[in-house]
Amino acid sequence: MAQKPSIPKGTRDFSPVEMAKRNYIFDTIKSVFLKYGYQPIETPAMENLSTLMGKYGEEGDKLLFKILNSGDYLAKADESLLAQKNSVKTTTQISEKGLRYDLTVPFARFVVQHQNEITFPFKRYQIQPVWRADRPQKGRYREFFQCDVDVVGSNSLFNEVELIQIVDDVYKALNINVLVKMNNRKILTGIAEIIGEADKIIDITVAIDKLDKIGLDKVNEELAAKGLNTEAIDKLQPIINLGGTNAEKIETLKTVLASSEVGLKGVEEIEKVLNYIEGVGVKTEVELDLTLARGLNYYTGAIFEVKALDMEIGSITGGGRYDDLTGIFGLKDVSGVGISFGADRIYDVMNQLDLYPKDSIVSTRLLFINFGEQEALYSLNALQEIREAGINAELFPDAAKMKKQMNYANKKEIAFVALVGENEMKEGKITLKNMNSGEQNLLTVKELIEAVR
RNA sequence: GUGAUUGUAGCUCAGUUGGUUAGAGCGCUGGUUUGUGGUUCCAGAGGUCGCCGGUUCGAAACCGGUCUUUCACCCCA
Repeated sequence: MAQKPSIPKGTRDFSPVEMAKRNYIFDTIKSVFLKYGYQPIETPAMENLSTLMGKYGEEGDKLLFKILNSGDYLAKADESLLAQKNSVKTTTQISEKGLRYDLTVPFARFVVQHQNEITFPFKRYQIQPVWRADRPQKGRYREFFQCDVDVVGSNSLFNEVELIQIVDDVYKALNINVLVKMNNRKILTGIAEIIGEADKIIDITVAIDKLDKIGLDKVNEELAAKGLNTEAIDKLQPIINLGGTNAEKIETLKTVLASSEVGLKGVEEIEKVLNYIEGVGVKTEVELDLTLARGLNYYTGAIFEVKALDMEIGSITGGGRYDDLTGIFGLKDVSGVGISFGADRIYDVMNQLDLYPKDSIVSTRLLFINFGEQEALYSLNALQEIREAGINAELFPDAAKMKKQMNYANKKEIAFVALVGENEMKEGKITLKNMNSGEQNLLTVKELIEAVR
């Protein structure tokens, strides 16, 4: 072991204990998805680069992991581009595949490709890893799992409502306190319109998204830097500073956005969604937050973000409605809305707050101590019956020292140990030891099953 | 991509202004105990001090580079 092996930066190994925790999270999320009628799909880890490029903005293209072509990939590359060290253009010649950056774009590709097999509205969930060549930091990894639920082929706002119900259910089940922030891209468009800067919508949203981080003055500075005149910035102030309850915010917006058709449409949508969720008994607080402006270029309606209340970490769930995502792959007029649960951040939150229920980590329930070949064979027979009764049980494979075998049971937190030696074999019974209390009893297999269950 | 930060045994960490054979706790292995663990006692193994280069009589320590860790910016789950 001269050189220690390692894994790429921003990636992690997961031990059996860690996997038990992660599976608890995945299983919880999955069961909620299923409950609402979503069905699983999977897509390949790699996609054609043409599918991925240009979907996440310029920054996104840089953060894509690209896969070198097989074989002598440099042979076909343009020599002058190589000589110029033109990375961007050379990349397209030596790489035509990349690792997926999220699950939404591959899903859009999937829908377009399989449009004739799909019955709309199509409700799918997808739990798979994604990769980003980002620089790792708190709550940020280069490989992480997303748990996406999307419904495509339906414009109904009941889908938005359903997604919020799902968020409510998932975090209730995981016992994480969260706040749902909601906004609507149409409102943001309306705002840009009324201040006469419709083309600067992206700059404006990016700037006001930073409000709680850098403060009002810095936001205004940034807006000015992006070329907004003082008049426009002044007009923005009541919107940036909008306060009060959701209902109050909506009333203000209705007057401010009175001259913007799109803006009013956005307000109407959000008002409806908020009213509906009140009616269906969602417990999680949902807040209208105009500073929420997910960077992704493809959202057109609702925008969601979920923050953990008891821990400082980026958003743990995000999503929204995209009216034309499949359009870029040639299928027009299919609206979709979806959200993505960030499993790795949820995992970090669960760990820090220690929110795992005690019985969520299931291991072996019963270990048979191995005293030798005859005893092991006898144990194996008993084990068959015990396993059929649905009890996780194992036999220590070697006739090792008691101490080693008992230690093994301890380390694996196995609750019961079965001892089978000459005496037990003679009587056709098994000695069962409770590892917590130390109590021992001589039992038949049937009695043992009842005691261990 | 920009700016900081970290790296010593399996793990958590000591290691003086550069000076002999680099330490501790926990863990691990063996024994104390030939059918009883988590709580005794004893012994042992394990490190080219992240890697490469430089300064020096001498480097874990100083300098440069590189990788890695953590954090902020950008962006995002």
